[in-house]
Amino acid sequence: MTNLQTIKSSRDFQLAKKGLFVRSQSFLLQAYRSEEKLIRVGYTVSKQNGNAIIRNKIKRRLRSLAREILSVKGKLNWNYVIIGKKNALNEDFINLKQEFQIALKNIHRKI
RNA sequence: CCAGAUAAUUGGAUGACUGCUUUCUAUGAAAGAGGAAAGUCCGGGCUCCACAAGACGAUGGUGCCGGGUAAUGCCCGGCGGGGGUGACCCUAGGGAAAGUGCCGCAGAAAAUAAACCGCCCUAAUUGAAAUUACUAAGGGUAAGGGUGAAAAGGUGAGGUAAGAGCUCACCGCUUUUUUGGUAACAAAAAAGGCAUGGUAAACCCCACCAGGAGCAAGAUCGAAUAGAGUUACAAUGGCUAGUCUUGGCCGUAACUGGGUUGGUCGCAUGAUUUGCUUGGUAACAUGCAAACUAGAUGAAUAGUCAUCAAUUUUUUCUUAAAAAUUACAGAACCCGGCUUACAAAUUAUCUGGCAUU
RNA sequence: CGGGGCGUAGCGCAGUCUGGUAGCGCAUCUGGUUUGGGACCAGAGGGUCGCAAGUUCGAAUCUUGCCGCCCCGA
Repeated sequence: MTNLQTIKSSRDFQLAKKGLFVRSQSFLLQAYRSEEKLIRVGYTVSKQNGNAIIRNKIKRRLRSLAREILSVKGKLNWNYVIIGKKNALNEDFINLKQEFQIALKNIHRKI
C-alpha cells in the first residue's frame, strides 16, 4: 500500500494506450512497464458514462478496488490504467473483486 | 370531506470496520458538498491593462411610479391593462399630431380616406295599373349588404328626400380646471362635437446606464537556457486595449523553428452565519450578543456491512413476510440575484363546493 | 473562464436579415421507355421547421428562457 501512487501527467496515459490491454465487463485495464520501483495507477471515466456524480462514483469504486487488490497482487515497476464503464456503478463489489483479479492474471500472463 | 390558491421548510437516521483531504497542542484529535454547488443569464468585490487628461460618436442594454441595495435587467409596495365564480395569477407597461417603412389574400376602399351593390333627389325617355315600374345621366348619402384581425366613435331617440354628431340622452374620447395622492394615477365638473387606424420584441426619437479583460487575473521562488533566423517600415514609423486631440513611451511589427509548462502566495473573518431589540406595510436597515463553518488541483468528502424509517409491488383472512426503491444532483477566487432540474413529506393562512349541527 | 456557430422531409442544404405560399438535389413509390436492367421522361407521397412562453390579426422567420451538437482562445 505504501508503494501505490496515482498517475497524473497525460504523457503516462498516452504511454498506457500503447501498452498491454485487457477487456472486462465493467472496466478496461491497460498496463505497461516503467523503470521506477513503484506501483502506479490511473483512472479514466469518459463523458459518455453520465454526469459528474456518476463519473465520480465509478472512479471511487475503482479506487477502492485498486487499494484492496492492487496493493497486494500488483507488481513493482508496473503502471496500470483502469477505464471505467457503466457496469461498475451497479455491480456488486464482490463480483467486481473477482473480475479484477482475473483481469490482473490475464494481463500479467501476456508478457 | 373534496377541489384549489399562496407562503415557507425538510432533502433519510444511527452504528461498526477499512480508507482519503486539510489543520493542530501530531503513535492522537477536530472539521470535511448544495438548495440548487448546475446553467453561466445579469450585478458587484478583487486583480491587471507602461493605472495620463479631455472630447466624441458608435455599439449594447434598460424603459409606469415610489422605495430598498455595494450594485443590478434583482427584490418590496403601489398604479394601469388582461384572466379567473373566488382565494389569487399574468403583464419588455415611454413616444405613432419628428420622420420613414409595412398592413399578404379578400374587399369599392388598408389611410391626404373611400361610392361596388344599395337608398334618395333632379330632369329626360319608354311603358302605364299613375303617391308606381324600368333604363341611362348628374348629384346627395355612410344608415343597410358584403370582405377582413382591423373600415374613421358605440347604443337608443329625434330629425331628413334618403341620410349623417346634424341634434339630444347615456357610454367612450380629447382639452381645461378642481380635489385626493410624494408620484404613476384616480375621481368630479365644464367645454369640444369626434379630431389621433394598427405596428416601435420594424427602422427610429427621447431619457438613463456601461472603459476593457479576467484568479489560466496577477505576484513571487526555483529549474532550464539562448535567444536565433527571415521579411517589412525605418522617427515622414510604431505603441498608448473603440476613435480623435494633447501629452507620454519605444526601435517596432509580422512570420519561422526551439525551450519551459514545477512550487508558494492569491485562498477562506466575510456587503459572513445564528439569536434578540428598535424603525418600517414590506424589501431592508440600525444596535447588541455569540459563533468560525470545505479548501481539493488526474482534483479529497468514500467502500463494505448491520439496524431502523418512508414509499411501491407481490403473497396473505387481519396481523405479518419477502423484494425493490429512497429525487435532482458534486465546491474549484468570493458574494447578491435570476433561470432551470427535483422522489417523497410537513406546516401555516386563505378560497370555492358538498354534508351535518 | 471567455467567444462563436448549427438544429427545416430518410440524407445534404435553401428560405430567417425584410413576418403572410415551406422549397431544391439525392433517395423512396407509381407509370412510361427497353427483350431485361441502368440511364432518361412524367407524376406522387413524405414536415410537431429542436422544445416552451411572449409580441403580432398572423411566427420556420421577431424577443426571452431552456435542450442537444460542434468549433475556437486563454
